[in-house]
Amino acid sequence: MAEQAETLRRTPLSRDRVLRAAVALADGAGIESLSMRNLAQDLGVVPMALYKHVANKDELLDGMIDVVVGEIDPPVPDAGWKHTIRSRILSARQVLRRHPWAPLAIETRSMATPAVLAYLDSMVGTFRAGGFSANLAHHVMHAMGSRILGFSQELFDASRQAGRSGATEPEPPAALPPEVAARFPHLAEISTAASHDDASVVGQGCDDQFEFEFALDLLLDGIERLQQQDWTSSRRPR
Amino acid sequence: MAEQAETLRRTPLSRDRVLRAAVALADGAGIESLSMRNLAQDLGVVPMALYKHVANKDELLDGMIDVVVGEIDPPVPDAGWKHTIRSRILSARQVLRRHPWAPLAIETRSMATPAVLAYLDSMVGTFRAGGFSANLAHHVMHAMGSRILGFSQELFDASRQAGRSGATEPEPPAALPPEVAARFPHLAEISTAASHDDASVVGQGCDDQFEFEFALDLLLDGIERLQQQDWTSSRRPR
DNA sequence: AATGTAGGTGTACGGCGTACACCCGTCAAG
DNA sequence: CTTGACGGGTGTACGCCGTACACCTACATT
Repeated sequence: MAEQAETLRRTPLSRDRVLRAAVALADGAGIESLSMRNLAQDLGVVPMALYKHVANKDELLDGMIDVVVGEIDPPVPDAGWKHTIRSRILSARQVLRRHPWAPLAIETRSMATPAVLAYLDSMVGTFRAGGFSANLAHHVMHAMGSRILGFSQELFDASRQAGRSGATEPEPPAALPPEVAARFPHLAEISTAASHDDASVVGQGCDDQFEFEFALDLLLDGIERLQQQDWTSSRRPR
Repeated sequence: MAEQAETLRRTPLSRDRVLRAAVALADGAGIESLSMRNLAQDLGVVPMALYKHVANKDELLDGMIDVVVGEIDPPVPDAGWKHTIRSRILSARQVLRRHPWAPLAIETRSMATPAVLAYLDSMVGTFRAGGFSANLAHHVMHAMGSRILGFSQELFDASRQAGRSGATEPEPPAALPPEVAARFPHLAEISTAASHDDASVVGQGCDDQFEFEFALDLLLDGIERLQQQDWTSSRRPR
């Protein structure tokens, strides 16, 4: 085994290898175990060696985000803006499902990385090509917020939990414990109200994918309506 | 001044005093300078003293969130669901503007605190009282996501930045630097496309409040439409 | 006066990010 | 063939963090 480590160590480090190892570590063990020391150990190297390839931990995280964003599918050609946007966002969502730490990391970064900017730019391009005014496209991008990257934080979110402590089991939905249900009757009520009728879902845990698409389509439909009536913020009511 | 510290120290610590001091520290110096040690110093006390009032730092953060959530206005009585929800959310937004670290803290917590649950429960109650089915209310809550608490992370967000390093100046919008604008033409285009016509805003930085309300109303209008047509997920297209 | 207890103290440990000096292999110029 | 620069891995050390654990002290209760 020492030999194996030896062999691995001979492959020289590189920024790319560091970033990939960091993503793998975060995927496998959770973002909270991503320390420079752990990462170095995974690479069979001493912690300070990493600093020859990334300036510091912040830059490491930026690089990891770029790796993830790079996995999002390119836009489908020759389709209407609505379909293009929708399927790209759903692709982004698939990517983030493979890297559950990423939403939190993206939110935490203060400024967008170049890869994120490129992605956003291309999304705006799709809207513009679909006939959106620059003004409407601006507001629409704001309205989409993080959803345009395939996630939206949920407040009572299990996937976020997963993002933290590594790839443990999906876990039974863990419906709210009875004493909580008693104190918050409305929450209790709606928590069981999403049995998507077809009882394909085992527990009464709700279908994340459905909820995501529900919200996404709510927005896209509203946006379509605005665009069809040439909405612009300079004509806003008040 | 030693005397002053002395006097302050005589006022005995309490969970409440600890939480308030923590909120004040985060407000004033940014969430990243909220350490048990700094907080203890502010209170004129030794770090370990805090642990007699909060179990650990996570519980401290939970308590801080509860303080913030407690500042949100109660629901306005005798109004339609739409107005009630809308104004409550805008109130939450005002609160969060006073505590720019809070969104990040809330997102970071793994499970909702009792105060957050109570708030959510009351929001669901408003929908139900407005004639929403439990099913629709469920999906609607998901669709609102963090927006129901008055924030939505923006990806290219300045307020989030502010949340980190304390209450520095609002800063001129820092429109994207030219070399960035060149690489991302669509972003450059829309970044200047939100001059809300009335040139009350100095720079071409966009009006956060407007963008928030734009997205909020987009959702609320879509939701209203669904409710009027008795939408339910068991009848969904596919 | 004796005793329990709530709450502030002091010391210490292990982990973190990373500054800084070092050292060693490769390779170009003399 | 020597030499010297330099890219990249190493070792040590510093200052921060959260917090376990033993202690001590002042007051309330009996």
